[in-house]
Formats: sequence, structure tokens, C-alpha cells
Amino acid sequence: MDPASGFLPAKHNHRRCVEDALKTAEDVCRRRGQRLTEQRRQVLELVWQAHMPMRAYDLLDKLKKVHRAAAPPTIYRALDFLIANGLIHRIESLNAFVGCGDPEHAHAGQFLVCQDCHAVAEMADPGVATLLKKKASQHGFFALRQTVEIFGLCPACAENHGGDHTAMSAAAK
Amino acid sequence: MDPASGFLPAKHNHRRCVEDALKTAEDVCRRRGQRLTEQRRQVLELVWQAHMPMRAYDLLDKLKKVHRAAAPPTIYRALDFLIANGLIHRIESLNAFVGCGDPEHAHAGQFLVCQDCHAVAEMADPGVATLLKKKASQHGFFALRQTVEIFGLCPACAENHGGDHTAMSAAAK
DNA sequence: CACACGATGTTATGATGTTGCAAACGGAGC
DNA sequence: GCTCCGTTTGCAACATCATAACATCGTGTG
Repeated sequence: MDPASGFLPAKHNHRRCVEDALKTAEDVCRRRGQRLTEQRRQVLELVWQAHMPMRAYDLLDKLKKVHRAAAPPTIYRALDFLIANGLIHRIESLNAFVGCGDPEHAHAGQFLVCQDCHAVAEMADPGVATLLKKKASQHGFFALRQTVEIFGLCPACAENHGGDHTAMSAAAK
Repeated sequence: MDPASGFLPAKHNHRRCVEDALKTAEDVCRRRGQRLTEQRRQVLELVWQAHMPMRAYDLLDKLKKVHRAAAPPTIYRALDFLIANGLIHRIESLNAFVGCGDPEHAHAGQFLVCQDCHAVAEMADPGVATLLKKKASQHGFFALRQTVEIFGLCPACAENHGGDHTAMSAAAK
């Protein structure tokens, strides 16, 4: 199953899932005649390694460890490229980025963001995307791009907190 | 009809619609025992006057004209208050704020953002919100809050551009 | 009046993202 | 190999977005 869809078990083969993502990225770029340069590959790898939303400057700090000259434009250019090729998604509410499990097909993803552990899952439900497009068109609006971000509790965190997630998350601060 | 739902005709009674929004805000705050101070009222008025997404520093510049001492915290505090009371919404993709036409009821709004004229309409379709919550729960996710932002062309801009919005918007730059 | 608490003033700083231009790289054609 | 040319990267500065920390002020309440 697609590694980006749904929340992952605590112990999955993480090294493997990063490798798969990079392999897929290489395939996709080769087919499209796009250059997945070393820098871009490294940034993509950092995003996948974290397996949770990564912010630009966090990625920059990590990138600097293997590439001292890295600066903000370094990261943002790589992120722009990766987004343009559907290899990552941007989570607007977090100013953060996550890997996309299905870069081969353009799609409007819906993101489930856990407020507790910060894990993110992508739904990519075509029914949702279609409904939104349809609802928009009922308002005379021609939809081109969607951002859908749902905040709440992932299965593991909902489990841990039982019914009183409100009290718990307040206490957790 | 609710002034914030749907795109407005080019010539609506704008002064009236700002006044109504402020009146409603006063009612809501009074009932909740919240203080709609002069500063907060002014910021809310600025948001409604623009009738399109306003960024914090744009509001700050405008506020300075009637209140020289205004600084970033001035604006952000007012915006925090207004959001907390449902009087405005934040558009995450734009780092901008729009007035809410229905502050009386908590709701998950869906925003239609025109890429051309930057107008924004709020759908607040409960069916959409419910569907998203349900889809999320099918993934074991307990949804608490939603951000739905749809980019495209509003009725007026879609009309002007006919079929070739791509060429037009490229040329428009 | 005195107190408490929320609101505001003020300065500084942190966090996020972009522009502009020059240099280096890398593939296409010779 | 060499030139040409478009893409990618280096680099410095800047633009934008948001918050921290602490002092002061205002207002309602006992």
C-alpha cells in the first residue's frame, strides 16, 4: 500500500519507504525530462526521512550538515521544484511540507493532521475533490486548485486519550 | 442574504453591509460578555471595508492612519480576538483575513478564492463539512477543525476570460 | 478607593519567504 | 573536444509574517 496514505504503524520499514519514494521520484523525473539534482534529491530525502511535516528552515538546518553553503533560496528552490512535480505537498496551515506517495498522478489531496503527534496522512479521495469542485461551480466558481486540511487526532492519539482529548491536550501544554 | 456568502454584485450597498457586520459584531460580543473595543472594532471595519482578503500589515498601514501608535502586536491581537469570536476567518493559503457573515454560529467554512480579482466567498456548506469529518473518521481520524480553500475563477472573472483563462492570466502578469 | 484583570504601548526579535545578479553546470549540436 | 545556451546554484540583501517580554493604562468590582 502507498506509504503516504493513512497513518503508519509505529514500526514500519522506514528505510525502505524512503528508498521507494526516492526511486519513484527518479522514475517520474526521468520520464518527464526533469532533473532530480543531488540537492533536490537530498531535500526530498530529508522530507521523507522525517515522515512528518517539515518546515523550510528545519530542512535547511539539516541540509547544512551535508552542504554548508545551503541558504534559504537553496531550500525554497528545491521545494518549489518538488511541489511542481507533485513529489511533495505543502501544508498551508503549518507552513510545512510532506512527501507525496503518488507523484505520478496530479491530484487534490486532503490532509489529516494530528494535533498531538503531528503525523500527517493524505486521503486523496477523488469523491471529495469532485464534490468540492461541484459545490464551487454551484456558486458560479470555476475551481482550479484545492487546499483541504483537517486537524484532529490520529488513530493512535485518539486511542491514548480516550474520550477526554480536550482535557488531555490542554494538560499536555 | 448573508453578505459574506457568495460573490457580491459589483455595485452592492457596501456602506450598509459594513454597518450590518459591525452591528452584528456588537450584538455577538455583548451577548458573550466580550469587549469589542474601539481598536478591535476599527480592525474589523477595515477588514469589511476591503471586502477581500486583507493581510495583517496592510491592515496595520490603514490602522496607522487613525492611530499612529499602532504596531504589529496591535493588529495581531485584534485579529486573534476577532478570530476567536468567529467575526473573521483566516485564509491560510494567503496569510490573509476576511470577514465572516455568520459569527453567531461556529462553523467550518469553505472558501472560494478568485486567482484573478482576489475576491473571496464563503460556502459554509454543512454537507461538505460533514462529509470531510466522515471521510476522516473512515481513516480512524477524529476531526476537530477543517481548512478548505479552493482557488479558481469567480463568476465575473470566468465570464471575462471565456475559455482561455490560462492564456489570459499568463498575459495579465 | 484599592485591587485585579484584561487591554494596550513599546521595543526587540524570531520565523518565513523572495529578489536580483553572477557564476557554474550540463546537454545539444558541431 | 568545443561552443552555445538554458538551467541550476551561490550569495547577499531584503521583504513579509508573527510573537516575546515587560511596562503601563483602563475599567469594573468589592
